[in-house]
This record gives sequence, C-alpha cells and structure tokens, in this order.
Amino acid sequence: MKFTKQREALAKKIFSTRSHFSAQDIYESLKDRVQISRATVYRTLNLLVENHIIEEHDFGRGKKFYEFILGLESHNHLICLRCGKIEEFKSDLIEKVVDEIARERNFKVSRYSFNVYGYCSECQKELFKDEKRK
Amino acid sequence: MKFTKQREALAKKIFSTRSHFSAQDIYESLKDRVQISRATVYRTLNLLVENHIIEEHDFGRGKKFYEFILGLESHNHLICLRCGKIEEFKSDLIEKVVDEIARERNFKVSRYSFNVYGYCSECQKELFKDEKRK
DNA sequence: ATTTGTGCAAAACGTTTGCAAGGCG
DNA sequence: CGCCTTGCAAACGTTTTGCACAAAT
Repeated sequence: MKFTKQREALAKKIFSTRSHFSAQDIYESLKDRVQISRATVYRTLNLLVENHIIEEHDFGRGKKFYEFILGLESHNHLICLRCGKIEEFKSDLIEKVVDEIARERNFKVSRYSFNVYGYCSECQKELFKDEKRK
Repeated sequence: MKFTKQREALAKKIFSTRSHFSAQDIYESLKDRVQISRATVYRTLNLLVENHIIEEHDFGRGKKFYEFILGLESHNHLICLRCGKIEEFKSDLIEKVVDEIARERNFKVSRYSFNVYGYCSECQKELFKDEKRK
C-alpha cells in the first residue's frame, strides 16, 4: 500500500470532514489543490469502505454518500426531503431489534441502515409559509 | 389519466407479484406478451410510486427495487449479501423509535427504511462449506 | 379534436475499468 | 527495479428525456 499525494490529500479531507459527502464533493474540493482524477477518488473511497474507515450510505438520491466512521459510534439518519440536511441519532432499541430479528431468523448480520425521511423543523416552517402564500 | 394496454399489463403484473422487483424484471416479463418499452415501464413505475401504490427501495445494488404496498402493512427488510434474497419482518418497536425521534427533533416523518444486511441461514451453510474447502 | 401516453434513440448520471505512463518502496 | 497507483477516456448499467407518432377520452 503506497502513500501517494492523492491518498494523502483525500485522507486529510476525510479525516477533517464530519458530515456526509459524495465522491463528487471530494473531487471538487481537492481538484484545484492537488492533481487528482475522479477515478482515483472512486478507487480510494472504495478502499476506505473495504477497510471500514468510512461507511457508504444510500439516501435514495441516486448517488452514494460517505461518512467517516473509524472509532465512532454507529448511528442512524434523519434525511430532510426538502433541504437535504442529514441529522444523526442514536438508539439502543434499534440494536436490540436487530439482535432479536437476527436470532429469530438465524440471520448473520453484517450491517444495517435505518433512515428516516421527512422534513426538518426549519423546512416545516418554510412549507407552512408556502402553504399560506397560495 | 388514460387506461392503456401497457398500463393494464403493468398493473396486473404488479398486483400479482408479492416479491420485490426491478424495472428490468417488469420489462422482461411483459415485453413478449405486450408491446411495451423500457421508457414506459420507468414512467409508469414512477407514477405508481408517487401515488403510493408501490414503494421504491434501494438495497445498495445499483438499481431500484419496487414492491406493491397498497393496503399492506409496512415492514422492514433483511437482505442477504450472498444470494440477494429479501426477507421481510415487522417490528412495533421500530415504529415507536421513529415516533420518539420525530417528537424529539421536531421532524415530520414521511417514511423510513430499515434494512439489515447479512447472510441468510442457507448462505451461512454454504459459506461454512467454502471455508472447509480451503 | 384534444389531450395524454408511447416508442425510439439519445442523453444523462454516477461509477467502473483497460491501458499506458508515472512514481513509491 | 518492480510493482502499485494514477489519469485518461471509454464503457457500463440504470434511469430520464425530447420528439414525433399513436391512441384514449
């Protein structure tokens, strides 16, 4: 495993980003500072996913989102359908549900995703305003 | 909203299919019996999703899966990473977790998806065999 | 007659890949 | 030096779209 400038730049970026990002986000934010191609971004992200350094999510928006997870607690997501904001939340109950269903069905769990889609508090206000305007 | 042979065929197919299917699955199963194009399949599936007759899922396999939901209870999914089988399960606890987090965060929930990825009981056996072969 | 839906082909989109060239160990 | 990584461009698979034609109301 070689340590290239591309990998260095990508790693720095990812370690310093707390939020969720797409391959394109990473490419955009690096391309002016380092010589890097989309192909390298995709390849490196896949490597990081395989090594459980980042996690891949599908929020139903036609592209993958990634999130740094190394050493962090697992959590679930609230996705706003209007502004796209992603909030996180934890729930011990969810873990229990997963364990229980795994036992019941004799299913060996690798991972799970729990995504709640709807409208964040700010966007609810905006939607209400829109409603009045009509 | 017009009632065409294409829509009739597609509706019949969907009403009689209990499992999860992709746009391609539908197209394949209809194309020899009715004159229909991929474009129409996609357009019609999107219409049905908008009208809450079917539900769209992303199981992280690079394409969308659909499922008939009209009048059916909502449920969650176990997805086998080896054979692709999709099992369903219900959980009242999940509903409670969703309600609770929605209240806490003042989030207006439209829908949620809870997917558990791993290996079904049959595939666990196969994996065990593979292991011994090595 | 007036919509609305359809088929076709092309385009869009995110992602992967083959290959030759470059750079790390 | 050898092998791994890179960039480029092409290929990929799925889904969307523009447009002219067809069909339902």
